[in-house]
Amino acid sequence: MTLSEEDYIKAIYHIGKGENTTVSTNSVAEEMDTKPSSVTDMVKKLSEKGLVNYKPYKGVSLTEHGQKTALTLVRKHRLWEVFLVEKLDFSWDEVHEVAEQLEHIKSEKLTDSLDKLLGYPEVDPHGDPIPSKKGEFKKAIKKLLSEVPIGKSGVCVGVKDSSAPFLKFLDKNNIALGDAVLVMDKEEFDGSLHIRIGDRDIHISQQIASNLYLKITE
Amino acid sequence: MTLSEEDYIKAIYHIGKGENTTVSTNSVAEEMDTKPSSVTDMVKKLSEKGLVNYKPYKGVSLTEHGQKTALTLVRKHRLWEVFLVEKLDFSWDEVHEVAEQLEHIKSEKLTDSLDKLLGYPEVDPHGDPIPSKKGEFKKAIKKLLSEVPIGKSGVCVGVKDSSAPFLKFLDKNNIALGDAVLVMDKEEFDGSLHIRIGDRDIHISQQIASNLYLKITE
DNA sequence: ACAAATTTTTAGTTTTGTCTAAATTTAATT
DNA sequence: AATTAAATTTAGACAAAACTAAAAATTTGT
Repeated sequence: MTLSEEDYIKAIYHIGKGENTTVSTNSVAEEMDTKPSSVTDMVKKLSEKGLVNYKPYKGVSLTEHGQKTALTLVRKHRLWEVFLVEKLDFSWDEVHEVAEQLEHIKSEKLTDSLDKLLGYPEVDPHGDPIPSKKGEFKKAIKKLLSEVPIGKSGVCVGVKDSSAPFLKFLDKNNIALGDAVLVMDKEEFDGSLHIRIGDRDIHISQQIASNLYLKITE
Repeated sequence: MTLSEEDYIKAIYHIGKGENTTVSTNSVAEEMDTKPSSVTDMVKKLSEKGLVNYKPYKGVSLTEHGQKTALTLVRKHRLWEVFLVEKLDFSWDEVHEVAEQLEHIKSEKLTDSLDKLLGYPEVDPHGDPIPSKKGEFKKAIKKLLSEVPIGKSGVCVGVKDSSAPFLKFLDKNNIALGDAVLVMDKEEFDGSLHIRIGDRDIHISQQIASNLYLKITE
């Protein structure tokens, strides 16, 4: 597999979780499924291009330019995800792979027109915020369902575990992004929950609840 | 520049003008702005993969598999062009470069959903036909406007006379490449035409009509 | 049909991204 | 502080795609 500069930038951004932190070459290698020595080589090149700051043995961070590049990629990725779900009837667990390809298309006009077509969405189908053209972010206040106190409610906006089995479980149990959730009760000894979702009451294990993100509404 | 297998397939297809002809390595090199020796190398590889037929010194042609690949690329390219014009307000002459990138996105579901979203269009914004999912399509027919029968429509794709006065005339009368034209009526004695272009009806002299090329769409 | 011109391929080199294995630097432990 | 362990880089090699220049096959012109 041959990886692009953009793939490296993205990995560095994601490991730093959007903060402008310094990350290790090892962690980048692991994230990208490649070898640390390959990362070192590429990082040198990116450094020469002014996209990252790099001091041998001291890790990598994105320059301002690099951050802009990363945010543009995130913006494009999430806009395409919205497009696929809203306009092409993809389900929210099918979009990632395709968006991964589409995010590399180079055309500012395309991105901006897409944004307009979609009505300037603020979040993607997974509940993650979409950076504006200028790269501004509204940070969503997200909590794991397992950490939401009894009586509080919110909107299901994302998952921590995005593996196919977990996504399938949610689908089977009719739990989807955008669903309103009310935490009704909690079993102290096993952490399982009683929740109201849509018009039905269901029981959720601690394991499930700790992989579902809610945006608290009340 | 590093070219993909798909780029080679596409070039071979285009040089053969859609017919399954044998083309020279030299012509492929010229089309792709690369060197004949590079073409030889790649063509060998494509041959091993069963995408082209290749005999040294005898030229290349697409296998059935290669043709399918080429048609899928054409289909995707033209569907994306329609999308860009219809949904994102791109103009006629801005779409090619972006579609050139989008055509490489791999997802059958994406292509088919896009087709559906666009209402299963039969031609792209340049009046070129869009292959069906099975790879079937009618060949584009280019005719002088003066030779288009009453009732037929097409897309304005070129001029025979490219003199300044003629181009000025077109501009003044708001006739541009990419415009859809419907031939409504024809005066027998002077060959002048009544046409519908965009949302207006206009009268065109025989002289003008015999210098404008249309690609027949229906 | 034969020599000249053209086309196409082959051989050898370059570039780019990757890998393995060895060397080096940094971090951890006692 | 010295030794060991872990992380990171360097050095050397490989694979893929491309290029240059030389060799070989084909085509053309007489």
